[in-house]
Amino acid sequence: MQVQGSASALEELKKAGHRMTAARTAIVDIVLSAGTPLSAQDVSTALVQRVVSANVTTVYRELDFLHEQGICVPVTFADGVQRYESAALGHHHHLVCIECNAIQDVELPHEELHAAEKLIEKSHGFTVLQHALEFYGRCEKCRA
Amino acid sequence: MQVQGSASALEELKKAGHRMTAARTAIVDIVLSAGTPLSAQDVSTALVQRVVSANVTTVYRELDFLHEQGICVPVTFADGVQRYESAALGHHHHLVCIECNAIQDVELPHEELHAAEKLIEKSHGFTVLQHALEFYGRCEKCRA
DNA sequence: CTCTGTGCAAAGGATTTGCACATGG
DNA sequence: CCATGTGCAAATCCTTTGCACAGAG
Repeated sequence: MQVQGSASALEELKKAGHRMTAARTAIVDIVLSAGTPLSAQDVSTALVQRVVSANVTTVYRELDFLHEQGICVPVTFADGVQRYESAALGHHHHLVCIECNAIQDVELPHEELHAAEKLIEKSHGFTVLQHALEFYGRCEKCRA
Repeated sequence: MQVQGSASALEELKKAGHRMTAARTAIVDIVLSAGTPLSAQDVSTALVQRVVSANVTTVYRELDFLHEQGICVPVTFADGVQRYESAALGHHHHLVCIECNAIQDVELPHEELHAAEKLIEKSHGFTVLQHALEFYGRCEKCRA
């Protein structure tokens, strides 16, 4: 899988006829280069640091828009807050530290989960479209 | 694993010196006999149907209390809303229908996930304490 | 009678919406 | 110029908190 940078994502948007505003450019870059899922608040904070002014409402709207455009993907952890991460990362899972709240990505072998999905389709008559798998625990720094 | 009914859960609470109020009795019974995770709103609605009056605040407090007491367990899905289910069900996973929002339980063989956790501990130096695995898709009724 | 549990109102945080204005192309 | 984006204020939804009162044991 090729990791898509903010530049090419912006290209796509432009090609699709969407405007290249300061807020959009900055938000795309912030989310795609974050390395961890970001909440609307996180993005707002990052915008301030970059001295880009954008209302929180705009951030929510933009994140939703970027999701529609397939550029980023929403994730929800136990705290119930919506976060977004680059869609270019491809499907993966998360390690959530219950001490410092840091989030790491993990790639697990697909086979087993795929097997589980097959099983579910058969035994429950349930068509699986997606799954979410998060591990909660203590990260390297936080385990004493 | 033995499924604990509301009667024995109430016994435990009583033995631990907690009061047996109408709200508590009803909420414990509602959650433990639900068969699906319930939100505070769900529980409130169920209370109304049983003609038990209890404020939503009380429901939130009671669910939190029951969690502390190890009687029920919180779960969070993509919508970010907190739901609770009987702790007596033991660890399992969920199928969430994106059409009708129905939730089913699934038990998957533990081995693979356990193997994954081992892997994570080694490769990421992350101590796994818990995990959450949800499958999103269409349930038997909702797939055309 | 006393302490735990409850109700009510208000506050808090995340997210959405309506509407008028700004501005990219 | 004009449709897409944006800001601001208000509304909504879920959840928590403070405080005074009620009722279980």
